[in-house]
Amino acid sequence: MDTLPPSLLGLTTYLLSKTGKAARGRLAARLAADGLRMWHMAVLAALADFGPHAQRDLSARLGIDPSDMVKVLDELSAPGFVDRARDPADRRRVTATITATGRRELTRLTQEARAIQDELLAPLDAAERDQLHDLLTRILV
Amino acid sequence: MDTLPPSLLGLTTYLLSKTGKAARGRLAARLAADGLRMWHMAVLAALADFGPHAQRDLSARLGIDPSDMVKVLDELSAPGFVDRARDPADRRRVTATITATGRRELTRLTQEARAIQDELLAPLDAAERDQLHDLLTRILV
DNA sequence: CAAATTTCAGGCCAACTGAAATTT
DNA sequence: CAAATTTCAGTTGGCCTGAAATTT
Repeated sequence: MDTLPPSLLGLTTYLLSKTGKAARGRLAARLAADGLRMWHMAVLAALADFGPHAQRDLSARLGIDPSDMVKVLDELSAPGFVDRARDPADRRRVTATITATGRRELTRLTQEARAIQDELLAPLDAAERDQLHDLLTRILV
Repeated sequence: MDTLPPSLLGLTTYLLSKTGKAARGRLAARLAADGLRMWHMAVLAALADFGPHAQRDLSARLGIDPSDMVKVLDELSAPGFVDRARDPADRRRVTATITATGRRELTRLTQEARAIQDELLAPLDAAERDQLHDLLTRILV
């Protein structure tokens, strides 16, 4: 974008914000075709990688607000991607678990995400993509 | 974040989205201390870098909706950061111009943005920061 | 008259705050 | 009673649509 202000393009934070928005936007568009959003995919991934969670633990892990987690899980329960059940040991807690259908959906979404990533990172060669991935990983600590 | 799902951390798009959110969040917090938001800074930068604009041109350059530009300029006019005046050549147009006060505010905001950037990019050395900046620039085309 | 520009009213969605309800 | 957990109600900002008022 040669039309954007150089004072902004000189800020790496601005570039991060901008490319992040682009990445999120493209992925969100594909997810929307399934009636899903980013958080749905993140929740499925967390449940697949780490097993069942209390809602609060899920929220903490992913950095989503607990009050928003309610709706996300509602929407993942409807198509049968996750199950919710009261924890018998502590009846305040609700445990979320991914289903077999949910796992299949997640692998599908991941494949689509990789396709989008290839489009977005097209200007970079393989070594540069690895570099970028490494740098970003280290920023996130 | 060792607590984040590996299936997501393996996606560069996810890392971009996540670091972008972090960058935007921190900058937004500092701007909020001045009662400003991202768009205010972007508008000041565009006016400083490229000179006076008709509102419509400003909107097009920055990708903000024209109907939202109205309010942003209202809020920049109130503290005297920009002036608005009817274009005498085409009285449909309103020309926005940055003031001396606006320029001072922009340099202040830019300094704060650099400080935030230094915190965020702390895990990287100077050469790596340049690398990251370059890679992101090329993604944005 | 048609098109361009600013402005306003409003809708939608995601992110956040605050508080209620239940349970420990 | 205090704290934890889920849930709901409401607010805000960003993005969008539609339309009015003025001017070209």
